[in-house]
Amino acid sequence: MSGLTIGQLAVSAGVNVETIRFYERKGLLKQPEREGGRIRRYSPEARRRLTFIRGARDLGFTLQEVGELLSLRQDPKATRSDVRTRTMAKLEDVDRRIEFLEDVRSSLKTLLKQCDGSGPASNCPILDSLESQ
Amino acid sequence: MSGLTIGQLAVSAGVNVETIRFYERKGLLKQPEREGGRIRRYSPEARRRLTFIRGARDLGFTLQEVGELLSLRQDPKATRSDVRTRTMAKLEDVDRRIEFLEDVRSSLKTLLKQCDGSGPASNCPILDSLESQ
DNA sequence: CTTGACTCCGTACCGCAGTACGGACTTAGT
DNA sequence: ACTAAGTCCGTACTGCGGTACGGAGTCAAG
Repeated sequence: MSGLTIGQLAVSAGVNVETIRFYERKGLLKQPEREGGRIRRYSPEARRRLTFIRGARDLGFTLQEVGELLSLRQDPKATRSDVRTRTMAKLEDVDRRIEFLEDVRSSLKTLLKQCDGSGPASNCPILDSLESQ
Repeated sequence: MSGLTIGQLAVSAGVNVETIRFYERKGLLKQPEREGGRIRRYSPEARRRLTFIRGARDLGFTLQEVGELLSLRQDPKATRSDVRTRTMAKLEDVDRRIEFLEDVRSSLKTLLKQCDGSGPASNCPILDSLESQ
């Protein structure tokens, strides 16, 4: 009788019901209490946990990594330095991805400079330069 | 007797044999001539085509988009402006992705600033702020 | 005459993060 | 009494870009 149903939790967190069940299967969300042994009922803590998962995921952590962060949160021996380490690793990861995309961007810009856009696609400088690496 | 075998082409382009067969199934590479109706033999043109695919893919074009670029290359009615349009769209796409990652980066940096790394993970400001969105 | 390297083919599998489906059940409202 | 909405569960499917597997055939060298 108390706590959110899966549908209510889904609306309140802005995710699909299926996604919640999926996170449960993955072990990211704990098995909730069940009303009459059947209907999942979620505590405020479960809601915070789901918010956490989405927040971390939005920051580019994989679900695997989210699981590790959740473990840190539970583990009394874990330190803030452990959390920092993981956050910094993710930051470096994001930096590498940005760097890569910036290389791609500059290549695309170079290609665009080589072509004024007039004439047939045959012998188009963009297509031609893709062909000869 | 003439032309590269699939293995030779794979080495020369730095891809797996399986990848070449995969591209053929996807319609990105044409069915090559076959020696004795059996063994694939690749022309220099096929090699250029494969180089093109890898080059475009490295620039962030999906295989679907690569297929469209290849069609443009063949189509006598296609114009360089068509190619430019697609290239610019991809550039914008890359720009959006960079922008998104930069937002993520700044969020991660903000988190790191909030935590000096000392103390237990419980009540860690990083974990706590992920929890309360 | 066997071994190894290469090729052929279809099919299955991988990681990632979900989404969809379908049949069964309960509960509330009309 | 009936219907609709919500929930349950397991399983399958999605998109992306490949990678792996296994059995069969062919060819050259030792």
